Amino acid sequence: MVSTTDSSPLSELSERSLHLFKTLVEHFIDDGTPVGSRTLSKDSNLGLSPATIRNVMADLEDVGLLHSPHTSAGRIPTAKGYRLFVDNLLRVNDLQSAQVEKIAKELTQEADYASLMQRTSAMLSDVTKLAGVVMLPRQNLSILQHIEFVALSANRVLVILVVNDREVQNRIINTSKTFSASELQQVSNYLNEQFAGKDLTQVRKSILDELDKMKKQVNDSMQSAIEMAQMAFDSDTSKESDDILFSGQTNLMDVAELGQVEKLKQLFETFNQKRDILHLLEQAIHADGMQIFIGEESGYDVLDNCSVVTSPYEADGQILGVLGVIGPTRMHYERVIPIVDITAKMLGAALNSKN
Amino acid sequence: MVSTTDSSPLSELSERSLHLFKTLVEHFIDDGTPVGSRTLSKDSNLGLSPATIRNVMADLEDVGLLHSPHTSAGRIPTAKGYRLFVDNLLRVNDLQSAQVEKIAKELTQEADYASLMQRTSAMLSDVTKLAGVVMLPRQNLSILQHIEFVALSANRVLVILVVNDREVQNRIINTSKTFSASELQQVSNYLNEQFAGKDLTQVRKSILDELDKMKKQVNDSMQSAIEMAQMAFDSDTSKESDDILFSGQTNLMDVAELGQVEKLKQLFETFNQKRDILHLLEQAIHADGMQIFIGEESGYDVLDNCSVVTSPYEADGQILGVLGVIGPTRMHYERVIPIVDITAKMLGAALNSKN
DNA sequence: TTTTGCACTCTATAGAGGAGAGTGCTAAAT
DNA sequence: ATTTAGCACTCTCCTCTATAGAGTGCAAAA
Repeated sequence: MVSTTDSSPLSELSERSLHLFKTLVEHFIDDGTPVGSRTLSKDSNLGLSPATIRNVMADLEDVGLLHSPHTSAGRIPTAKGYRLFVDNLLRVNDLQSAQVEKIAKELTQEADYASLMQRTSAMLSDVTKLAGVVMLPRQNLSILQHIEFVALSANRVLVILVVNDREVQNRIINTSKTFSASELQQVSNYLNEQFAGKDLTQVRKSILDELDKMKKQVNDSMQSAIEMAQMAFDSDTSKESDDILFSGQTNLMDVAELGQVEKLKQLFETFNQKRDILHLLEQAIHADGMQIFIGEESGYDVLDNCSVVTSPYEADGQILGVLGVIGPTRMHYERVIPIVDITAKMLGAALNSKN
Repeated sequence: MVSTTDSSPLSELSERSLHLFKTLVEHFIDDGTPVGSRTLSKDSNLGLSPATIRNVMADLEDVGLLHSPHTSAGRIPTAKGYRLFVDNLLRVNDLQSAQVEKIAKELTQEADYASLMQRTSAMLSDVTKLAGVVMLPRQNLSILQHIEFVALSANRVLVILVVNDREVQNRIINTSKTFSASELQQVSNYLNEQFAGKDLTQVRKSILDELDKMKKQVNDSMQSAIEMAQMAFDSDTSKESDDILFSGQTNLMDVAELGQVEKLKQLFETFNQKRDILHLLEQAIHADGMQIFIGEESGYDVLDNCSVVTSPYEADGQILGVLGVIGPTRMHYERVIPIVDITAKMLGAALNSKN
């Protein structure tokens, strides 16, 4: 857990207040209704009367940890309250071995990059009953492993790019000239020899240079081959940020806090557009270790009443992406946090073992 | 439009009744509230008093075309009513050229199979403001065009299969032996020579035969190569039914008829599980031409209050799949139908032009 | 410092009543 | 033989009111 710089509530408040606060938050997370003094009195096992509890609650409200929906309702935690709870009071559950096994089972199956991520996301949502999310960060360093051309029809060529050891990209290009299978083979042989193991941007640059150099020397056929190679590596935008995977959004429909259809719609559209959540996850990737965004903290309206629990995953000592869970602020952090944590670690391990 | 075998309502009912019925359905589709005699009297421009209209409406209810939510509400069409309306009374709109252009623009961009389908689905939902769906039927005839092996690490080989002229499949296999790049090249050369242009199931069978035949003759290296080839073509289940694409589900959240969150959740889960809708679309592919499933007709509970408008798309005279739109029963058929129709045609054309 | 007692506030729920929409039927009008 | 007007009736929806219940805050007692 990250400790906040603002430790005032911790030092200001008595042990007893904090205990009561913790009990209140736990109770609220369990049943979602505002907690009153009477309930808390029973729940806390301190043998204090509701009146005493009321005084404490008033104090907690003063320092901004609690808040009352209206005069005669109980109290619920504020975002600041959740923060304190998560950072300082939360005792995280041990994972049941059944769950660990389930996670392991999903992540240790041999599969290509994309489906592994998809599976991870689905598993997260299934285990937590919330929405799972996995980000594959835009690789600014893309190492070309292999390139291959396949003729589809007269002027159409399928380019297959294997990048970063496991990612496969396809694109179709229209060529000015018709290439024979053996010509295509030649070109790909040449490119593989020349550029395998190099970075894509670098490859692109080299090809441009090459094109200039050769322009006069070589024959037409060779020249159009180089042009084709250029097209093959052109516009890396083809795979435009399809790099967030969601699962289990429908789980959020059960959450009472998000009951209004309008609110839900906004949230779902955010999932589809991916923009806001992408930004959030990009923040998370730069923090080391687990991150928890609580309610308004995230800065995105749509995520009001939502918390996002994330953890980066890494292989070979390098951070590859972020994964996590999106759910109501009132979620079972003590369950969710270790799940996200271990998933990140096991995904990293799964990716490691492949090299 | 398909004509129903049960033509009784058509022959039983007077011209006037049908006109009134049509007006009522149109009115209801427009504003979604049950239509009363008074409203219909004004709307129909027949100069008839509400009382007369009431008599007609009672008749229409008797034959099962209308239905009243309760005693003192107006009337709304039944599924049977929609059926009659769609099959016999509906006059379909001409498409605005702007819309046609928009559709054309999306479908004529050069792209691989998967992203073309994705774009089509997104476009359908955008233009209709409903949910778009495109099915790529499980190809029982998969023609191998090209196969390629790329070594990833010691015992892991990436297999790239180009099938049916434009579809690319990747899978990773674990080999018992470590292959060098040139060995892999040899194997793929051999397989391409031998099997390009053949059907996948056939290829699989041939390889098995080959394996038996060669078992004794060839050296170890060659044998493990064949084993690898076998793995490459094994278990076509890897791409397990990822062959429906949805877009714009959130559009359905606006639909008043589906207002209850519970209902919506079911529907969304159907989208995710794809099963029911897959079945429905499989029916649609065997019908020739446009199909419209109205409300309960579909036989799937989740699609109560929903209609599904589909059309198969074909290229080279062969049906390739089905696409369509899912929305509330009360949808603007006169707009949606031509959109689905032309989209299917243009998608077919786009696929045609690629060969 | 804690508890008791009490007045007060706010919500949620149920019921009553009335307005509005629409029907079906009967009898009159065309 | 249709069509229309008149009318009683039904049902929903909204508003208003009353009430029970939960919970608070404060003052005074323990």
